[in-house]
Amino acid sequence: MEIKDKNGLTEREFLEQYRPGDYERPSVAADIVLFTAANCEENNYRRLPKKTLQLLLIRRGGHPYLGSWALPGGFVNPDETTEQAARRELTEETGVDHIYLEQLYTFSEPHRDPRMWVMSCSYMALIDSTKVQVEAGDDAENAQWFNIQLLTVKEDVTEAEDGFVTVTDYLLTLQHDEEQLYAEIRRIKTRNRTGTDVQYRIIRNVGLAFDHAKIITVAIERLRGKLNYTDIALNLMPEYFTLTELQQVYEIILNKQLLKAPFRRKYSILVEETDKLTKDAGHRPSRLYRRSRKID
Amino acid sequence: MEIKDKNGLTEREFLEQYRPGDYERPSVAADIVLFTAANCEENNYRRLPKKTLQLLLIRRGGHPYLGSWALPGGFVNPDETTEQAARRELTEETGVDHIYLEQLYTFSEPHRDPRMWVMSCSYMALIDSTKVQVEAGDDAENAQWFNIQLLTVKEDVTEAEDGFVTVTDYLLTLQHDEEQLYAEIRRIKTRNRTGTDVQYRIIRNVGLAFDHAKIITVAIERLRGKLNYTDIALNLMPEYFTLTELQQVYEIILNKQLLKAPFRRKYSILVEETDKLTKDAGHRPSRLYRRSRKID
DNA sequence: AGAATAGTGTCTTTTAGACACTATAGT
DNA sequence: ACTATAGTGTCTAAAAGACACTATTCT
Repeated sequence: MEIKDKNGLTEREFLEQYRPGDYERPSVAADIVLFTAANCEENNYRRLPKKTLQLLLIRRGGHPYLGSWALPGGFVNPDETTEQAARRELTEETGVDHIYLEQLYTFSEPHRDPRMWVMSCSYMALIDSTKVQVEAGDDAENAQWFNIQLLTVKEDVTEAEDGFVTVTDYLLTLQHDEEQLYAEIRRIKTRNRTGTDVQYRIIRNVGLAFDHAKIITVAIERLRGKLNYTDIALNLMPEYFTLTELQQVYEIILNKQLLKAPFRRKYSILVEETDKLTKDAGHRPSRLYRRSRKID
Repeated sequence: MEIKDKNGLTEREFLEQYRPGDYERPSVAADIVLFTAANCEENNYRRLPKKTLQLLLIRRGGHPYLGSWALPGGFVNPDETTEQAARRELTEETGVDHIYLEQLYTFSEPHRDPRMWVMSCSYMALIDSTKVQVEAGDDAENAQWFNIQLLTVKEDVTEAEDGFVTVTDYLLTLQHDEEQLYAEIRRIKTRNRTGTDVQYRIIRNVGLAFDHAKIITVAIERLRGKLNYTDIALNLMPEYFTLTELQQVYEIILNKQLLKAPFRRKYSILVEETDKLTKDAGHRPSRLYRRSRKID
């Protein structure tokens, strides 16, 4: 460590005299796409309640995008990682803590915030809906769970310059009481002999702030992709749950029905049987499972 | 858009009067983990040359980490995305352009750079080795391709607090001519009934700058994971290649031998047959393939 | 001729998909 | 008894793994 640089300084000396230049720096925000899976009410005592996928949004109280809905989040401080910032903001804004959090993507389009240069290091978070009554913050009104759906409304494959371009149009809908938000996001995948490229573009946007419609879309795609080969969905389940409930969660995320027997065969390795059963269900009771402690 | 905030300003008025606060901001760097797959020399005219996985590193010419080797990269400017910055830096430092690039992870440990607060938005890049003679930059000496290997030297699973902790010790070795770098990286995966967490820690580090050993490890893990279910490896191949060469690339990345027949069945859908053949090989010629234009 | 790789056939095992059947608490 | 869900058995089809065999060019 006694190497000297061209100015004859050791590393220690260099660091002591070092002064950061005054070039422009971005603000970096940690934004969180927080999902949960909640039960809809069911009036038939026999029927199982349906599940919905829900997303937490915060109503903006100031410009820009005043009145629109935004992902929870905030700026990162010098003494914390982006992940710590995400957890801190989530606790401040919603009271929830110790939840599943995974870095999603860092968005850095130059004018994604009209005020100034802001990058968003975004996280996907999952929480079990029973842990989430905690909405007694100051902003009870301003933090709300929205039912969320991402539908593919059109998919076009066209031949072009030595390859194919796949254009997928998504319709993102969010709904809470009377509030109805939606956005159209276009995913453009270009594939030719030299490579593959994917871009997202917001085509239409009603009620969502910034580029958050894009971030949410990327999060849902990631969540869908990971269902197949990880146990990520267990982070949406309470401690004890039935395999049918787990299957319902898969179904609302993937937006399609799955067959019972193969589902159980494939995913029962993620869980451990307990000796508990549901009761008062209006039909045959069901065994309760919990996340397995093992598994790779 | 005529909504007014609590100060009676419209969004336009607000943006006109808006002045960013003077809180501290991080510098954001785009760092690139650029891999290629090169042929080793082979003295037996009949034998096929072996492949090695290679990584591009730049020798640091100033403090900190003077003389150590670092990933190519540099700071992001306000008028570009992190991806554009990555491409720009790569072109400046190595002359290569139009290559496969994928965002890897944003590293933000507070003191990862001893000078100041710097986040690294890191990218994984892949290039075919025939496109890479371009090393005629000013720093011909300072940019070098290293043979790279990531070995698992130890894996321990221990039972702990309602779950299991899996500790994996990796040995990362990099070698170019006489230059030999290595690092030990520990991956700690904690799994219990409430979730899963993965952390990386640099245990030992000889010759690599900053936390770059960690970034490289994450990149190799990602590359390995994606081999199975994407065509990402094709980005390491020249325009025409044999299936055996493709298999060799899979093998050096995964660090294990694969069976020929199943490999061909599984991955031949990624490529298109051509009518070209290898020749002068000292043995039966082999059909050349190229990346398919279709495929999802 | 012999070396070295190219390329295919086929058997087994595993996994996924489809569907039907039996089981059971609660009203 | 009937409803609605719980849970299992089994057939088929597809994919993965293992291995052996044949084919071909160059020296």
